[in-house]
Amino acid sequence: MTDRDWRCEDPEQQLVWASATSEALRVLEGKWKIVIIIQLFAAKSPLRFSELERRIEGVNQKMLIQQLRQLEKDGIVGRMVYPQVPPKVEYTLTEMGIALGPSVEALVDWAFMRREALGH
Amino acid sequence: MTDRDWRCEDPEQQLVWASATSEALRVLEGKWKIVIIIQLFAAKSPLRFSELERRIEGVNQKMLIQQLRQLEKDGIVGRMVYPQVPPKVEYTLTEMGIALGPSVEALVDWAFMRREALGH
DNA sequence: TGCAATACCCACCAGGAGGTAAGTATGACC
DNA sequence: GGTCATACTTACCTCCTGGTGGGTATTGCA
Repeated sequence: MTDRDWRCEDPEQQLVWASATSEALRVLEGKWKIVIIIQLFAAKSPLRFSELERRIEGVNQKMLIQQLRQLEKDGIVGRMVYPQVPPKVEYTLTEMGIALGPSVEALVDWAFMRREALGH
Repeated sequence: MTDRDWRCEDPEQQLVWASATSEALRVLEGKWKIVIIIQLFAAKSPLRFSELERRIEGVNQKMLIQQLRQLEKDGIVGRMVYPQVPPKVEYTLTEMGIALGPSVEALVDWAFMRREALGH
């Protein structure tokens, strides 16, 4: 679970780590996914569809839904439907989504450092 | 530089982190990039083009070059050309590439956990 | 009657990512 | 003269991602 494994010399193991990781990264690919994830982390509570739409500048509905559906399928976010009119749907991070915390944190740090290095 | 920032409540800050991070993630997107990065980490030394090609199962030359060029452009890998015949080119992680270590580690951990959760 | 609010779905399109197969340049070696 | 190795480049093709602009269902309210 630490770097003792993934930096090892065994080429077989490297392939295993590399393929698992690229497979996992593919779950995060998509123009709006990390934005959604970060918003859900920051909110610390479920967010409604329209709330996400409002918070994420530049998404349209189709894109937001598409990305949410993929995140849901991949087990990152959960969907809670309230049978009301007008409809109400809430999105949350699942356990697996919350487990992304360290990765997101490291990526945020790196992104920050990168911005600095490239000159604001 | 820690989670005290990116999980804050300030919506302005959230947008800054989210956009910086999605921008940074876009640098890692591409079917072979993390695989390349992990191989370079694991090798602990520069790798020649043909060596990368040999280690990464399934890439073809065009894809490998394309991804290496993009990683180079984004400042993740460095390229060292030796004026020989037959040609010799070595690829290394730059400082910014090495700085990806914690992110890669966290992602590897998550990918591992995910595999377990999905039933290997 | 008709409009507002919410959370979607559908048809369609452009551009780019990914992939295959072939070609290029150079000098050494046989 | 022909082949080999290395690190590419090029032409061409397919499929997916992202995006636009509409439509749908339900009920309350004026």
